[in-house]
Amino acid sequence: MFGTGAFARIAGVSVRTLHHYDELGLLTPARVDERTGYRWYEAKQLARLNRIVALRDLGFALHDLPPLLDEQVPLAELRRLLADRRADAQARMTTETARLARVEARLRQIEEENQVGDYDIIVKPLEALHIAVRSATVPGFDEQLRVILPRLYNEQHTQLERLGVTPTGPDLALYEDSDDEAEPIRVSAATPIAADVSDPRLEQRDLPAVPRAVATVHRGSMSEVESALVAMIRWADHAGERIVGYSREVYLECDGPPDTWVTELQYVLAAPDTDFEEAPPRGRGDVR
Amino acid sequence: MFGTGAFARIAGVSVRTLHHYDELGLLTPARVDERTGYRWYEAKQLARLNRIVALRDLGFALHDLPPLLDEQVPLAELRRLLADRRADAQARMTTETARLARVEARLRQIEEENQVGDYDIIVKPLEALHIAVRSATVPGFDEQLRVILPRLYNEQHTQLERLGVTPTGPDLALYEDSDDEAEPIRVSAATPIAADVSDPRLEQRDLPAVPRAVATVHRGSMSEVESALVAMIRWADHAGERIVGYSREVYLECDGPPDTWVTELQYVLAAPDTDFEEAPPRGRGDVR
DNA sequence: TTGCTCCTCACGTCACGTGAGGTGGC
DNA sequence: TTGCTCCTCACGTCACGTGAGGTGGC
Repeated sequence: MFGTGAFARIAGVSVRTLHHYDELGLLTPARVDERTGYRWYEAKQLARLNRIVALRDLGFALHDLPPLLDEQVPLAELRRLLADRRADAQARMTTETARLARVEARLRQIEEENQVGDYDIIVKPLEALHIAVRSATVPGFDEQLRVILPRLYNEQHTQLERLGVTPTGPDLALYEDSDDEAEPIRVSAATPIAADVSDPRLEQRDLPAVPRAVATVHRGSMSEVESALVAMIRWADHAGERIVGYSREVYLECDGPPDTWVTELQYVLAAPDTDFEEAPPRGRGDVR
Repeated sequence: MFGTGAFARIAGVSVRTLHHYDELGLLTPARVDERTGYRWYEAKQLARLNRIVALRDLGFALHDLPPLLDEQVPLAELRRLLADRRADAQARMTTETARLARVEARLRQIEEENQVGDYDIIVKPLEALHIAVRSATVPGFDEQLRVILPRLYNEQHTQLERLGVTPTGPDLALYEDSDDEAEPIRVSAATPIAADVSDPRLEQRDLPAVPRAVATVHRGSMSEVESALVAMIRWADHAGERIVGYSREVYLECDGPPDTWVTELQYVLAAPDTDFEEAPPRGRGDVR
């Protein structure tokens, strides 16, 4: 028989852990002194304690252990349970890998530029949107664009008002450009609206939800947006992320003078690297 | 100005998260309606919220954020803080990598043998021990060993009693064998004693602490210990662990008939693989 | 009597999720 | 008046760590 301290030391767990497992009914001492409450463990109980510790270290929650300890769980079910643990571990690996890449991206950026970037770049999902659009084609990201875009929004808002349609969120611009610099850029002035407006005079589109996008907030005139875009592209490069979709600008604040404007810039990202995943991906609930 | 719901949706966080950051003073709404308590956020506050989210996603605790948000933290200190985040992320990667390997080892074992192993194998640290020893050399792990060992323990206990030295823990056996099967095995009967016994008639040794060892509990006669040892070696192979040290047997219970005996078997393990660690390892406090 | 081991509460951890119960403006 | 959005508590999470305050056997 071992006292609590001796048994804990042998097993490599804390006394508090033994108390906890006793409370949960996972490991009841072989004998408890009625008068003093002292717990006494038999040597063979170390086998059960080791089993608890082993399963815990595989990622099982303590409240899932009783059947695994007490019943003869069929092999097929055990296989399923282990596969779940594996999926969880892989999901955590994905999270940590991404986090590590982002930390190292920041460190590298400090080393290369010897300063802290002006932009905080985050990864987030984008909601699906139903939008009214007006598009145009421009040769490049230049002054011409900054003339055309306001005109498109003016026309858009006038028409929406005429049709009695209320926007459901801030305006945004969509840019679809190819990698070929000679190709022109297609720009769309978009206004989110409720999904049930069926009017042939209004060009509409469904933007699908995007599970992962890079985003940053730009403050000030759109003519100075370049540095924010460069920061995002460089960040993606450093963090091992790949930009795959067109970009968006969301006009969060554009009522006052241009230096008070607030815009969110977004690029769609490719799915993260998960090269250690041997099993097919499983449902993970939500993206956060 | 955005209401709580709209601001949360734009930022990709929950309303509860905004409340929480307000409580912590991390992000105070630009305006709070005195009468209703309604929170109103300005577009430019999204920049601060994004910064909070970005830092949180790097692994910072929320209570560490205020200086990073409000003060101009010197570049050198920021570098240190980021290096700490990196070390944490790497430590979690190490943990998860090991966990994943263990889960996959179990799954592979089920697939290969189509049954659940009899032994629960765990990884744990071993404490440093000061021991009294009596050694012998035997040609192999055979019957001869099981005759010699009890004799060594008998002599040991008799002498300890004569010297008035009390054991501080259960007896253990140490096996030092080379990879060459032709070489004989050195076996030592050891009894843990307090460190301050200085008597030339008693051969003593200090066993250093071992950060990581595999261990399993064997129940029954030592003549059937083979299968437990095989299970441990196979497990190490599957889990990507490498056995580097000699083995130990700890006699937790050996008073009654042999089939009631309880022994813990231990092998010393090599340090874990951490191939993603670019930086030198940092102090991690404890091993658990 | 002094150490040593053990005991039982009971709060704290971390960043929110999740109701419960209620109010203000269209 | 009915929806919708928003509010404030306040408990729950997970596996223990960490005192506080006290007792039993050598």
